[in-house]
Amino acid sequence: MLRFFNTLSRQVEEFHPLEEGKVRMYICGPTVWNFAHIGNFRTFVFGDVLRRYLKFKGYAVTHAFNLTDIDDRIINEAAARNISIDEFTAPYIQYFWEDFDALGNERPEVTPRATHHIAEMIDIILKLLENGHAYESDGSIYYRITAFPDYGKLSKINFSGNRDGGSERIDTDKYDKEDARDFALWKLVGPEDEPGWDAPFGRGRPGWHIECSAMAMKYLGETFDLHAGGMDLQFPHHENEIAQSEGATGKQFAKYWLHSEFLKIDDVTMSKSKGNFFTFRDLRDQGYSALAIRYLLLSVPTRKQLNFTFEGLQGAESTVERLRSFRQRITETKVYDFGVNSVLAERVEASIREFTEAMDDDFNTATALASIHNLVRDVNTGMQRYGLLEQDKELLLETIRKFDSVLGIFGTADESSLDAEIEALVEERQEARRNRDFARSDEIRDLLAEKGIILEDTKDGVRWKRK
RNA sequence: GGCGGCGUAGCCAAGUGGUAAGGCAGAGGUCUGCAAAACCUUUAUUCAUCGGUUCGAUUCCGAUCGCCGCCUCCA
Repeated sequence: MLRFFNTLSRQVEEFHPLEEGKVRMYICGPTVWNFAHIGNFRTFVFGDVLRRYLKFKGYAVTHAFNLTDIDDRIINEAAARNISIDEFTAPYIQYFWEDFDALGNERPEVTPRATHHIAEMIDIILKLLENGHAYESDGSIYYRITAFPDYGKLSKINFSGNRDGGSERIDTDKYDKEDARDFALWKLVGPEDEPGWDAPFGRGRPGWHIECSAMAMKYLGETFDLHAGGMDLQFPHHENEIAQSEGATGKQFAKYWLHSEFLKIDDVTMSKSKGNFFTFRDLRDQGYSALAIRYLLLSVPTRKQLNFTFEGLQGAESTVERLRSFRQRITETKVYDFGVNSVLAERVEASIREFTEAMDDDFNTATALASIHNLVRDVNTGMQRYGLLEQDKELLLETIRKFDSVLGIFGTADESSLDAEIEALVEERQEARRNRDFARSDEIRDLLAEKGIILEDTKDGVRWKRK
């Protein structure tokens, strides 16, 4: 039974999708400007595992993941270069998907763009104007928070305790708003301002939050199951999404909310404004592998802050390599007999059970990973002592595939085809070893090492892997 | 000031009212021509500190110290 902490109710709840067997989920993706830092990718990698795990549990998943391309920085830069928003964002979107793919994420089913959904945003704003949840002021449209008593239910912010005092009369000259908490749905722009979009209530640009309401409801329905994202979006972005959507439809927006915690570096939150961030590309340039980065991001449950260290990343590199070696060893180990080892079968079953229980328990990836490590150790021990039977091998490879269909940390299997030149060297080395010419043998091993081939002598013969 | 979170071995950390998962690093060993890989053993009498509740607390309660985040600006 899948249970997780629902940010909305602030308690652990059993997961029951609105429609039997189907899950509709939404995640707020990045602003496609510059590169997302690795902390953002923690949210996206978690979203991918969330989606994969729901599929693992047998649900049909529709996952919408938006790319935000309405942002003052984007608009200003595009205008400065005299190109369209699409032209400006195209390379950034491409970079983003490259990184997203490289980290082993599966593409979401729907990946809408904000600028392509202006009409849907306008529709929502019209509804809100009609039913009194929004008002016009100086040509711009604002959300009327006093008309939505549930405001604050997600972030549980007590506005009366705020520093500036929520009950104080607001300086209307400064805000042009009925209430300081009210936020813009549509910002008036002049005819000379590009870009701007025409709407029944005037030419302007959408506010900061309306896009996600529009796209989520368009692709997932007015009420859907899961909305996830980073903690930094909980307030005000997600709170405002709820206000807009539920204000417009009168129906619940998302049933469950999940928020990923921050990535810290040296015990300080990693963020662009602090300048203490790494992008995925920074880490790749330093020689770290995508698999290790993914492993590191998953090594701590998403509900907890993760303290990023290079020592930890280096450790993840070793760990991932050990897992990959495990799979390769099973693949290449010679099988001596048919049949199945019942002890092993039970051990595997227990491991899958532990894995599932861990993931069911608020997506505890740390414990899920531990169940894999424990299995690896036990199988290594058993294999060394007793070897493998034909069906054991199939069972183990199938089990790895199962785990990896959720986590994606094993990577693709190495192609076991050596090119002819390398193969000849390996054979020559074997010949030298048979003749106890170890000088020549080591010389060849060094030669291959230079080519990035690492040899391991086993009782089944030579095993090799690429560095 | 309001709200929320965290403090567990050298590092990253899971976890529970009944005596501390897992990974990395370290040490010793098995195996090997030597390596590598793998495996085995080992590394916290203790979970920030001080009290309280309890037969028993790291786990619950209170206080203290330290750290992080959000609070109608900045998605």
